[in-house]
Amino acid sequence: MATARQKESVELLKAHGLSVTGGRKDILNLFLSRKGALAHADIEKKLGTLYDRVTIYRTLQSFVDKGLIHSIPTKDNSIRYALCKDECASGHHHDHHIHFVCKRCNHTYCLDEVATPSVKLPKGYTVNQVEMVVSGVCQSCQ
Amino acid sequence: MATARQKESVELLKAHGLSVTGGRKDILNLFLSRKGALAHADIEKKLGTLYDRVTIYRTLQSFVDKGLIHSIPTKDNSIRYALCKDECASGHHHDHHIHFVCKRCNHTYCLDEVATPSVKLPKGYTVNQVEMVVSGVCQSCQ
DNA sequence: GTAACTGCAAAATATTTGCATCCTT
DNA sequence: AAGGATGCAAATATTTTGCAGTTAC
Repeated sequence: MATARQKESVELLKAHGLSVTGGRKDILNLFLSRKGALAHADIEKKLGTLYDRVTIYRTLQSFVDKGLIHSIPTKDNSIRYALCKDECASGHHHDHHIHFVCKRCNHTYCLDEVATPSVKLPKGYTVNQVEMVVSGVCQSCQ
Repeated sequence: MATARQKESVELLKAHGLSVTGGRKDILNLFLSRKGALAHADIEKKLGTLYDRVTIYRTLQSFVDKGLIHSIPTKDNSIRYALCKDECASGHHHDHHIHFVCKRCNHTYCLDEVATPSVKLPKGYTVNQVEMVVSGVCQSCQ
Protein backbone atom coordinates (compact mmCIF):
# COMPACT_ATOMS: atom_id res chain seq x y z
CA MET A 1 0.00 0.00 0.00
CA ALA A 2 2.64 2.45 1.02
CA THR A 3 4.69 1.22 -1.90
CA ALA A 4 1.82 1.55 -4.28
CA ARG A 5 1.30 5.10 -3.15
CA GLN A 6 4.98 5.84 -3.52
CA LYS A 7 4.77 4.71 -7.10
CA GLU A 8 1.63 6.70 -7.67
CA SER A 9 3.10 9.92 -6.40
CA VAL A 10 6.25 9.50 -8.48
CA GLU A 11 4.16 8.94 -11.57
CA LEU A 12 2.02 11.94 -10.83
CA LEU A 13 5.01 14.19 -10.35
CA LYS A 14 6.61 13.03 -13.57
CA ALA A 15 3.37 13.33 -15.46
CA HIS A 16 3.16 16.97 -14.45
CA GLY A 17 6.70 17.80 -15.39
CA LEU A 18 7.96 18.07 -11.83
CA SER A 19 11.26 16.59 -10.78
CA VAL A 20 10.95 13.96 -8.10
CA THR A 21 12.34 14.85 -4.71
CA GLY A 22 11.71 13.64 -1.20
CA GLY A 23 9.80 16.69 -0.18
CA ARG A 24 7.51 16.65 -3.16
CA LYS A 25 6.74 12.99 -2.71
CA ASP A 26 5.95 13.46 0.96
CA ILE A 27 3.72 16.44 0.38
CA LEU A 28 1.95 14.82 -2.52
CA ASN A 29 1.42 11.71 -0.43
CA LEU A 30 -0.38 13.79 2.14
CA PHE A 31 -2.82 14.85 -0.52
CA LEU A 32 -3.18 11.32 -1.81
CA SER A 33 -3.76 9.73 1.57
CA ARG A 34 -6.01 12.29 3.09
CA LYS A 35 -9.11 12.70 1.01
CA GLY A 36 -9.49 16.40 1.49
CA ALA A 37 -7.95 19.78 1.12
CA LEU A 38 -4.89 20.95 2.98
CA ALA A 39 -3.72 24.40 3.95
CA HIS A 40 -0.11 25.32 4.23
CA ALA A 41 -0.39 25.14 8.00
CA ASP A 42 -1.83 21.62 7.87
CA ILE A 43 1.09 20.39 5.86
CA GLU A 44 3.55 22.01 8.16
CA LYS A 45 1.88 20.38 11.10
CA LYS A 46 1.83 16.94 9.51
CA LEU A 47 5.40 16.96 8.38
CA GLY A 48 6.84 18.55 11.48
CA THR A 49 10.26 20.02 10.90
CA LEU A 50 11.08 17.62 8.14
CA TYR A 51 11.10 20.38 5.59
CA ASP A 52 11.56 24.07 5.78
CA ARG A 53 8.45 26.22 5.76
CA VAL A 54 9.77 27.95 2.69
CA THR A 55 10.08 24.68 0.86
CA ILE A 56 6.44 23.97 1.53
CA TYR A 57 5.43 27.33 0.11
CA ARG A 58 7.46 26.75 -3.00
CA THR A 59 6.30 23.20 -3.41
CA LEU A 60 2.67 24.19 -3.23
CA GLN A 61 3.28 26.94 -5.74
CA SER A 62 4.94 24.53 -8.16
CA PHE A 63 2.10 22.09 -7.76
CA VAL A 64 -0.43 24.77 -8.58
CA ASP A 65 1.61 26.01 -11.54
CA LYS A 66 1.84 22.54 -13.01
CA GLY A 67 -1.80 21.74 -12.47
CA LEU A 68 -1.32 19.07 -9.83
CA ILE A 69 -3.40 20.83 -7.18
CA HIS A 70 -5.80 23.73 -7.17
CA SER A 71 -6.60 26.27 -4.51
CA ILE A 72 -9.97 26.63 -2.89
CA PRO A 73 -11.25 30.05 -1.91
CA THR A 74 -11.88 30.55 1.78
CA LYS A 75 -13.24 33.19 4.07
CA ASP A 76 -10.52 32.92 6.63
CA ASN A 77 -7.32 33.85 4.88
CA SER A 78 -5.95 30.36 4.81
CA ILE A 79 -5.98 29.06 1.29
CA ARG A 80 -6.59 25.36 1.03
CA TYR A 81 -5.36 23.15 -1.76
CA ALA A 82 -6.72 19.95 -3.18
CA LEU A 83 -5.63 17.48 -5.82
CA CYS A 84 -6.75 18.21 -9.31
CA LYS A 85 -8.49 15.65 -11.42
CA ASP A 86 -7.16 14.76 -14.81
CA GLU A 87 -8.92 17.61 -16.55
CA CYS A 88 -6.63 20.10 -14.93
CA ALA A 89 -3.87 20.95 -17.33
CA SER A 90 -0.81 22.95 -16.47
CA GLY A 91 -1.80 26.48 -15.54
CA HIS A 92 -5.32 25.79 -16.61
CA HIS A 93 -7.61 24.73 -13.87
CA HIS A 94 -11.08 23.46 -14.53
CA ASP A 95 -12.78 23.17 -11.22
CA HIS A 96 -16.08 21.87 -12.31
CA HIS A 97 -16.82 20.38 -8.96
CA ILE A 98 -17.97 22.03 -5.79
CA HIS A 99 -16.20 22.24 -2.46
CA PHE A 100 -17.59 21.39 0.90
CA VAL A 101 -16.36 22.73 4.21
CA CYS A 102 -17.50 20.99 7.36
CA LYS A 103 -18.25 23.30 10.26
CA ARG A 104 -17.58 20.57 12.78
CA CYS A 105 -14.32 18.97 11.73
CA ASN A 106 -13.28 21.88 9.54
CA HIS A 107 -12.25 19.55 6.75
CA THR A 108 -12.62 20.64 3.18
CA TYR A 109 -13.66 18.15 0.54
CA CYS A 110 -13.90 18.20 -3.21
CA LEU A 111 -17.25 16.78 -4.18
CA ASP A 112 -16.21 15.54 -7.57
CA GLU A 113 -19.55 13.93 -8.19
CA VAL A 114 -21.40 17.22 -7.84
CA ALA A 115 -21.03 19.51 -10.81
CA THR A 116 -21.10 23.25 -10.48
CA PRO A 117 -24.53 24.46 -11.54
CA SER A 118 -24.56 26.94 -14.37
CA VAL A 119 -25.38 30.56 -13.65
CA LYS A 120 -26.88 33.19 -15.83
CA LEU A 121 -25.30 36.56 -15.33
CA PRO A 122 -26.69 39.95 -16.31
CA LYS A 123 -25.83 41.19 -19.78
CA GLY A 124 -22.28 42.38 -20.12
CA TYR A 125 -20.56 39.91 -17.86
CA THR A 126 -18.23 37.30 -19.26
CA VAL A 127 -17.97 34.17 -17.16
CA ASN A 128 -14.62 32.57 -16.87
CA GLN A 129 -14.66 30.41 -13.84
CA VAL A 130 -17.21 29.45 -11.26
CA GLU A 131 -16.33 28.55 -7.71
CA MET A 132 -18.81 27.08 -5.32
CA VAL A 133 -18.14 26.45 -1.68
CA VAL A 134 -20.81 24.87 0.45
CA SER A 135 -20.51 24.78 4.20
CA GLY A 136 -22.39 22.56 6.55
CA VAL A 137 -21.90 19.24 8.28
CA CYS A 138 -20.20 16.36 6.50
CA GLN A 139 -21.09 12.69 6.49
CA SER A 140 -18.66 11.71 9.21
CA CYS A 141 -19.74 14.46 11.55
CA GLN A 142 -23.51 13.99 11.42
CA MET B 1 -25.44 64.06 -1.48
CA ALA B 2 -22.58 63.85 0.93
CA THR B 3 -24.98 64.84 3.67
CA ALA B 4 -27.50 62.27 2.64
CA ARG B 5 -24.87 59.62 2.80
CA GLN B 6 -23.74 60.83 6.18
CA LYS B 7 -27.23 60.40 7.45
CA GLU B 8 -27.53 57.01 5.83
CA SER B 9 -24.39 55.68 7.41
CA VAL B 10 -25.36 56.94 10.84
CA GLU B 11 -28.71 55.24 10.52
CA LEU B 12 -27.11 52.03 9.40
CA LEU B 13 -24.70 51.99 12.27
CA LYS B 14 -27.41 52.63 14.80
CA ALA B 15 -29.68 50.06 13.26
CA HIS B 16 -26.98 47.47 13.73
CA GLY B 17 -26.25 48.34 17.31
CA LEU B 18 -22.93 50.00 16.62
CA SER B 19 -21.94 53.22 18.27
CA VAL B 20 -21.34 56.05 15.84
CA THR B 21 -17.75 57.21 15.52
CA GLY B 22 -15.80 59.03 12.87
CA GLY B 23 -13.90 55.98 11.80
CA ARG B 24 -16.93 53.82 11.45
CA LYS B 25 -18.78 56.44 9.45
CA ASP B 26 -15.84 56.91 7.09
CA ILE B 27 -15.33 53.22 6.55
CA LEU B 28 -19.00 52.56 6.08
CA ASN B 29 -19.17 55.45 3.62
CA LEU B 30 -16.52 53.76 1.53
CA PHE B 31 -18.74 50.74 1.23
CA LEU B 32 -21.78 52.87 0.48
CA SER B 33 -20.11 54.95 -2.19
CA ARG B 34 -18.16 52.30 -3.96
CA LYS B 35 -20.46 49.69 -5.32
CA GLY B 36 -18.22 46.73 -4.67
CA ALA B 37 -16.25 44.78 -2.16
CA LEU B 38 -13.28 46.10 -0.26
CA ALA B 39 -10.35 44.35 1.30
CA HIS B 40 -8.60 45.61 4.35
CA ALA B 41 -5.77 46.90 2.19
CA ASP B 42 -8.18 48.84 -0.03
CA ILE B 43 -9.60 50.64 2.94
CA GLU B 44 -6.20 51.47 4.28
CA LYS B 45 -5.21 52.87 0.92
CA LYS B 46 -8.35 54.97 0.58
CA LEU B 47 -8.22 56.45 4.03
CA GLY B 48 -4.49 57.05 4.14
CA THR B 49 -3.18 57.44 7.65
CA LEU B 50 -6.44 58.82 8.95
CA TYR B 51 -6.97 55.78 11.10
CA ASP B 52 -4.70 53.21 12.55
CA ARG B 53 -4.44 49.90 10.77
CA VAL B 54 -5.58 48.19 13.93
CA THR B 55 -8.71 50.27 14.05
CA ILE B 56 -9.59 49.14 10.55
CA TYR B 57 -9.18 45.52 11.55
CA ARG B 58 -11.39 45.98 14.55
CA THR B 59 -13.96 48.01 12.69
CA LEU B 60 -14.33 45.40 9.99
CA GLN B 61 -14.66 42.71 12.61
CA SER B 62 -17.41 44.64 14.40
CA PHE B 63 -19.21 45.20 11.14
CA VAL B 64 -19.15 41.51 10.38
CA ASP B 65 -20.24 40.59 13.89
CA LYS B 66 -23.20 42.92 13.72
CA GLY B 67 -24.26 41.84 10.26
CA LEU B 68 -23.46 45.05 8.47
CA ILE B 69 -20.99 43.51 6.04
CA HIS B 70 -20.11 39.99 5.01
CA SER B 71 -16.87 38.48 3.85
CA ILE B 72 -16.34 37.00 0.44
CA PRO B 73 -14.10 33.97 0.05
CA THR B 74 -11.05 34.49 -2.11
CA LYS B 75 -8.20 32.46 -3.45
CA ASP B 76 -5.55 35.01 -2.69
CA ASN B 77 -5.48 35.47 1.05
CA SER B 78 -7.09 38.86 1.00
CA ILE B 79 -10.60 38.63 2.30
CA ARG B 80 -12.96 41.11 0.76
CA TYR B 81 -16.00 42.53 2.46
CA ALA B 82 -19.24 43.82 1.06
CA LEU B 83 -22.35 45.41 2.47
CA CYS B 84 -25.05 43.06 3.56
CA LYS B 85 -28.59 43.44 2.41
CA ASP B 86 -31.39 43.68 4.90
CA GLU B 87 -31.75 39.94 5.28
CA CYS B 88 -28.45 39.76 7.11
CA ALA B 89 -29.11 39.74 10.81
CA SER B 90 -26.49 40.05 13.48
CA GLY B 91 -24.16 37.09 13.32
CA HIS B 92 -26.38 35.41 10.83
CA HIS B 93 -25.42 35.98 7.24
CA HIS B 94 -27.63 34.95 4.40
CA ASP B 95 -25.66 35.44 1.27
CA HIS B 96 -28.17 34.37 -1.26
CA HIS B 97 -26.51 36.27 -4.02
CA ILE B 98 -23.41 35.45 -5.99
CA HIS B 99 -20.16 37.31 -6.18
CA PHE B 100 -18.31 38.36 -9.25
CA VAL B 101 -14.60 39.08 -9.48
CA CYS B 102 -13.35 40.88 -12.55
CA LYS B 103 -10.01 39.65 -13.84
CA ARG B 104 -9.26 42.98 -15.47
CA CYS B 105 -10.04 45.61 -12.86
CA ASN B 106 -9.94 43.15 -9.98
CA HIS B 107 -13.12 44.58 -8.50
CA THR B 108 -15.49 42.34 -6.65
CA TYR B 109 -19.21 42.85 -6.99
CA CYS B 110 -22.23 41.44 -5.27
CA LEU B 111 -24.72 40.47 -7.93
CA ASP B 112 -27.80 40.82 -5.82
CA GLU B 113 -30.08 40.12 -8.72
CA VAL B 114 -28.59 36.69 -9.30
CA ALA B 115 -29.65 34.10 -6.77
CA THR B 116 -27.40 31.26 -5.78
CA PRO B 117 -28.57 28.14 -7.59
CA SER B 118 -29.51 25.27 -5.37
CA VAL B 119 -27.26 22.25 -5.17
CA LYS B 120 -28.01 18.69 -4.39
CA LEU B 121 -25.39 17.08 -2.24
CA PRO B 122 -24.77 13.37 -1.73
CA LYS B 123 -26.63 11.70 1.10
CA GLY B 124 -25.27 12.56 4.53
CA TYR B 125 -24.31 16.14 3.94
CA THR B 126 -26.15 18.96 5.61
CA VAL B 127 -26.08 22.22 3.72
CA ASN B 128 -25.76 25.34 5.74
CA GLN B 129 -24.48 28.02 3.45
CA VAL B 130 -23.64 28.26 -0.20
CA GLU B 131 -21.01 30.59 -1.57
CA MET B 132 -20.59 31.21 -5.24
CA VAL B 133 -17.82 33.27 -6.73
CA VAL B 134 -17.73 33.80 -10.46
CA SER B 135 -14.69 35.28 -12.12
CA GLY B 136 -14.54 36.80 -15.56
CA VAL B 137 -14.77 40.23 -17.11
CA CYS B 138 -17.24 42.77 -15.81
CA GLN B 139 -19.47 45.17 -17.71
CA SER B 140 -17.14 48.14 -17.46
CA CYS B 141 -14.11 46.18 -18.60
CA GLN B 142 -15.55 44.53 -21.67
C1' DG C 1 27.39 19.11 -15.79
C1' DT C 2 23.46 21.95 -15.47
C1' DA C 3 19.30 23.33 -14.01
C1' DA C 4 16.41 22.98 -10.48
C1' DC C 5 15.34 22.17 -5.52
C1' DT C 6 16.40 23.05 -0.69
C1' DG C 7 17.66 25.23 3.75
C1' DC C 8 18.96 29.09 6.21
C1' DA C 9 18.88 33.91 7.15
C1' DA C 10 16.59 37.91 6.69
C1' DA C 11 13.37 41.10 4.93
C1' DA C 12 8.76 42.39 4.12
C1' DT C 13 3.97 41.98 5.20
C1' DA C 14 -0.02 40.89 7.79
C1' DT C 15 -2.54 40.13 12.06
C1' DT C 16 -3.28 40.10 17.07
C1' DT C 17 -2.91 41.72 21.81
C1' DG C 18 -2.38 44.86 25.85
C1' DC C 19 -2.87 49.03 27.72
C1' DA C 20 -3.61 53.90 28.41
C1' DT C 21 -6.52 57.53 26.65
C1' DC C 22 -10.43 59.48 24.54
C1' DC C 23 -15.15 59.49 22.89
C1' DT C 24 -20.07 57.94 22.62
C1' DT C 25 -24.11 57.11 24.92
C1' DA D 1 -20.07 57.99 34.79
C1' DA D 2 -19.35 53.60 32.26
C1' DG D 3 -18.49 51.02 28.52
C1' DG D 4 -16.74 50.93 24.32
C1' DA D 5 -13.56 52.76 20.55
C1' DT D 6 -9.04 54.31 19.29
C1' DG D 7 -3.94 54.84 18.91
C1' DC D 8 0.41 53.30 19.92
C1' DA D 9 3.78 49.83 20.96
C1' DA D 10 4.95 45.38 20.64
C1' DA D 11 4.31 40.54 20.10
C1' DT D 12 3.05 36.94 16.63
C1' DA D 13 2.27 35.03 12.43
C1' DT D 14 2.63 34.77 7.51
C1' DT D 15 4.80 35.20 3.10
C1' DT D 16 8.63 36.54 0.09
C1' DT D 17 13.41 36.99 -1.36
C1' DG D 18 18.47 36.09 -1.87
C1' DC D 19 22.04 33.19 -1.78
C1' DA D 20 24.93 29.20 -1.14
C1' DG D 21 24.96 24.25 -1.00
C1' DT D 22 22.88 20.01 -2.65
C1' DT D 23 20.32 16.95 -5.62
C1' DA D 24 17.72 15.18 -9.74
C1' DC D 25 18.11 14.21 -14.43
